[in-house]
Amino acid sequence: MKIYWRCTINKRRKANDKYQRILQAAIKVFAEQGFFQSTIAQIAKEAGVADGTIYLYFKSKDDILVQFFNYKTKQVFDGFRKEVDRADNAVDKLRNLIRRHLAEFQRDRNMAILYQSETHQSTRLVEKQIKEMSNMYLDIVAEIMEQGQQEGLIRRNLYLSLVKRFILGAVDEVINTWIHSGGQYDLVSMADPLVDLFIEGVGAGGD
Amino acid sequence: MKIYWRCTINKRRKANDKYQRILQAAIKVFAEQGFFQSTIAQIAKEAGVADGTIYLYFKSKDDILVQFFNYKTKQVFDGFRKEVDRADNAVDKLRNLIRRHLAEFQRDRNMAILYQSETHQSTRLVEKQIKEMSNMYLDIVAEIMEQGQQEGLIRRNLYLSLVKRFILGAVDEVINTWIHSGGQYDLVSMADPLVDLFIEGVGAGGD
Amino acid sequence: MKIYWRCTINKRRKANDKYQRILQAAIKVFAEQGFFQSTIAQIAKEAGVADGTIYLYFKSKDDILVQFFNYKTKQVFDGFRKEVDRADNAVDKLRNLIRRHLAEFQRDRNMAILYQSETHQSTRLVEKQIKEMSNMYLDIVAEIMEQGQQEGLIRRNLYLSLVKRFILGAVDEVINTWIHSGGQYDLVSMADPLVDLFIEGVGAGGD
Amino acid sequence: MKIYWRCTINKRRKANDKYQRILQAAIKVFAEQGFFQSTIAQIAKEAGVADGTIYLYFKSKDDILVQFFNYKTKQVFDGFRKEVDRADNAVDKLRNLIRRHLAEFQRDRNMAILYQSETHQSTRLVEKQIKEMSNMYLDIVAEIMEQGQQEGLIRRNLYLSLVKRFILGAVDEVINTWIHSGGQYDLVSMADPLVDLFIEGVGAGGD
DNA sequence: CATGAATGAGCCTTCATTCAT
DNA sequence: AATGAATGAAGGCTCATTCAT
Repeated sequence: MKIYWRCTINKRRKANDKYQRILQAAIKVFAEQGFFQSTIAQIAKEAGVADGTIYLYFKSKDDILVQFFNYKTKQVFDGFRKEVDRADNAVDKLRNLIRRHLAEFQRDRNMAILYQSETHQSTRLVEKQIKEMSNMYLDIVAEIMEQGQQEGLIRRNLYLSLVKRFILGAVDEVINTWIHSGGQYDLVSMADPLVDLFIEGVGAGGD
Repeated sequence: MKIYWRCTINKRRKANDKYQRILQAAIKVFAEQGFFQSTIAQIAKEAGVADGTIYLYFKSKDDILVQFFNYKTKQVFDGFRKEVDRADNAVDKLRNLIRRHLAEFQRDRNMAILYQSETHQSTRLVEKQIKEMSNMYLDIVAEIMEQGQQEGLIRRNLYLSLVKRFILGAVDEVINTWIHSGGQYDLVSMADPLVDLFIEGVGAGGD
Repeated sequence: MKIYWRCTINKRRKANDKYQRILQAAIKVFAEQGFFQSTIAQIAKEAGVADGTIYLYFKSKDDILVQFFNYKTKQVFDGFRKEVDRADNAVDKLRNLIRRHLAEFQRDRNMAILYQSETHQSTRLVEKQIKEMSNMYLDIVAEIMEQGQQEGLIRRNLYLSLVKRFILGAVDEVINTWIHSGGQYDLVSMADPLVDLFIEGVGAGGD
Repeated sequence: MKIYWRCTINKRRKANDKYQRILQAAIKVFAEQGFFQSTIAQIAKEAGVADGTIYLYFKSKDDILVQFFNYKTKQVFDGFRKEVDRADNAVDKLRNLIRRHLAEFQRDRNMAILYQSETHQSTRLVEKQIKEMSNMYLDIVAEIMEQGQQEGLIRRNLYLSLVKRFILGAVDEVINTWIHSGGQYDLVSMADPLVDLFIEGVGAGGD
């Protein structure tokens, strides 16, 4: 029994290992070459498995991308809310959100690359997932803004659905720039200046 | 002579027509299906020419994309500066830039789609072109900001290279959202609220 | 009338010119690149005419080769017999044949190249022509040999149909070597040593 | 272990089988249709495999030809020297060389056809290989001639570099004739008469 | 579970040939 | 007669996916 149990666990762990290895390998290859220019053979080689093995864990090449956004990226976005909840006022919440956002994307550069690619494609293989995550993010920002308005920290005459995208877009672009710079500087350090820009704007009015 | 001249002109016009037709068709197909999922056959069909005809005007499938960014998109970006020069103070210049940006992308939705895709890809077939246009845009914004600082319209304690991307990113995201919404609302109307956000921020400080 | 006549002549001369120009151009391109790797476009460019013009003078790409062997090469081979007839005894006739053979192939290296290629191809586009010329050559050699036997210059116990090919093959190979050497030395100077080998062999018996 | 070993061996044998089958099929198709007129589809059909399978064993269509000349034809030429070494005097060596040459080319008619084609092409895909084999052959003949001169069997006043080609050319032409006759008679039986011609020449001098 | 050889549909590209001007 | 733009059939090659081992 014990042996059997150990064996099962090992198999599961091993199986899980292989699943993770393939997923990580795929993400790496996708990030480096782009999804359509990546081949199953490359992924298999990177993961150290046979081509056919990939089809034991994923339905198709497309499915790898789907799984990635379903589990990995989703998890990251789920973490955002928790981080937001750890702050009290709207401004701190926004700061926490953006810090976490930049931190997570900095931590997994391949994810960052893939996310940026897929988000801006016209025909998305992961339409639904992207939309879901994107909406979750926008909802969080909207909530923060609304809370901020009640707190008197955020002005009231705002076109909220524009503000949401304004913030997401700015953060995205900062990430995008970081990616194309080769990821050499500290992305998280951009958080505070960014939040400052969001809150104060570039105008001289508040000085 | 006159006949010969007319003939030459007609031929050129015709050749130019076909070049434009293929280019437009390609852009449409690329925008709809994505570059890698588009086939030469689809483009040819859309343009109403034979497959081989495409290779009389373009070296390869890749070349179509390159030509598009070299001539069409470049032209659009070149127009930005002229629009900026038509305004005096920094805020109006920014407003003009963003209005024109949104207007042009609204006018040619396929260009907008392609631009968004290619800008956010990790491996860009048009790396150089994108970078050039992007830099031109960022430079314009930077100039506007600096002018604004001298005019007293823009506050001085700014991390300029962040501000540039903050603005571009926000505009991009607004366009991106418009694209994925199906392009049903008026994109240009976003310009003024956007500029307001850039200048004033979302904070209640200035009220 | 006069004008018309001149015009016709000019046209014919001009037409003939163009025919010849295309033919020469084709032979050059074929010789340089090989028949199947040559394109009509290359030939047209080399001849200084439009692609379509070629089809006013030749039915097809294949036809160019056929015409070449029908008229140009045939003419060369027809000249062989005349040269042979200018000698009396068999050995001199053989010498004349080989000299002329080498001289003609040296004079038109492209023809030499094409002839060597087509002669040794399994599927010949010019099967009939090659066979005809080849047979004419072999017949001449056979006649010379028979005459030589009657003259007592050639020994009688010979397998004639082998001897014919033995001689043709040796000459061909000498030409082939000359071609691949870049045609830098004098091919005709090989004639006398060759005839000597044919007559005397390499054996020490006759010394 | 044993099973694994057997399995490996079987796999290798199978893989080797397929490699050989494709190579043979290709050679056959090339011989029948000529290299440039042969298609991968034809070769695949002849070999009984899918088109794509060919690319598991060969880099490209060209590569098939290269491999053929690198391994198959080379092996044949390597065998020549051994055969030569089995004879003592120069004449017997020459006889052995030519017998073996004719025998090998008779045994693999497709190789014979391909070799003749490629040897006489102006632009050779297998330039290097052909030259190497050709030179080896010529060197052997030269050695034999020199040995013969020392033995007193071959006369001394010879233009050796011409003699080499004279012999190779004659043999080649005999093979070429055999090929175009449909390969219906015994090629090897030509060896003795040929050697006789080389040694004695056609002249009546020795009688 | 794992393998990787085999498959074959599909794509980009070339180029001989045609035909309107 | 001459042009050369246009055609579209055909071929080399790739690669996602399958399946026998």
